[in-house]
Amino acid sequence: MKISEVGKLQCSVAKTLSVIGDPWTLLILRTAFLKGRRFQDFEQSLGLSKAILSDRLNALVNAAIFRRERYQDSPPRYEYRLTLKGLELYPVFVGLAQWGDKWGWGADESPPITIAHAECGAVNALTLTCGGCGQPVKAQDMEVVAA
Amino acid sequence: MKISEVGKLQCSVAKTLSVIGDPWTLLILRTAFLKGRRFQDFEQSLGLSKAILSDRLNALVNAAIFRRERYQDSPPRYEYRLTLKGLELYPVFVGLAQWGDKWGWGADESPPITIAHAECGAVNALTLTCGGCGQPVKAQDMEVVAA
DNA sequence: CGTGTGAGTTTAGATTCTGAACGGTGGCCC
DNA sequence: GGGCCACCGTTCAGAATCTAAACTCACACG
Repeated sequence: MKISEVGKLQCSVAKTLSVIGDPWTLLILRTAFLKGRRFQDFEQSLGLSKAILSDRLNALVNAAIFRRERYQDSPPRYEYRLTLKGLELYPVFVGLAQWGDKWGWGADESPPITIAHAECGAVNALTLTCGGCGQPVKAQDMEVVAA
Repeated sequence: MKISEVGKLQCSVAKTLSVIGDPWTLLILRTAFLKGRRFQDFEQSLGLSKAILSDRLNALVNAAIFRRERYQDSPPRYEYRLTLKGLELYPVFVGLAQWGDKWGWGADESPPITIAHAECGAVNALTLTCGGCGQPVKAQDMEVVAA
């Protein structure tokens, strides 16, 4: 099977990855969550080639994860803004960021960024919890059930 | 910049993706969270080529996300088991799965799998919440702060 | 007119993926 | 013993993709 065909698998994770599974795509979304919006924002913060960036941005617009918003008329220029569908990928990024915070840095380095809850001010405090009982959850606590 | 060099970026998300950002790698981990352990489990559930599978499994062992565990002596055969470091990627998969549950299926289809909290039995109920105030959190509620 | 900005497109060479074939070790069964 | 199968890979050549650099286009500014 080709990587471009994984969307055919009967699996929600595979469906998601068929849309955003490309590494550059994931990094572009990261920049979007850090308020990047313009072609240049993505290009400079990631250092990827313009050809790939252009291709991935178009794909994300087609997938309705970004919408183009005009910010200048001549020449026409657009910003790439996350739609609701895009914003709902946020938990994925929190997951990637937290794992990187913990495992990705050497002893002499540390993450340059922190995320805070606007409402209560808590910093780097997001956890995956069970909506049923309110307890924090780990992989070992969960069971897979056929639907 | 080449995709293989994104680990140099000063960003936790990029650090994570430099280890597990490849789409097949992510899918292999998905299978691992669904209790897949052997070469064949991965090959059959994903349909990827043996060459890629072999390469990615080795990379994941080198990254200490999988450990090899011998289950047979002649010929020697190993299972690939998630380490603690690997298990801690669980929130990423929950994020991918939930987004796919919501956005990845047509009107005539639905996800074949459900996850349940062993302790309380709640089904598909995981949420990202703020450890400070206990409230569920969305992208719009969070602020990025330089460390 | 010359230079600069922002957002791409094109191109050609390097890299990676893919599918199919092959290999190695051993078990099972007649 | 001989034949077949299981499992876990490796090798290879052709196809697809990525990368960096050059180029384009539309306009603004001085």
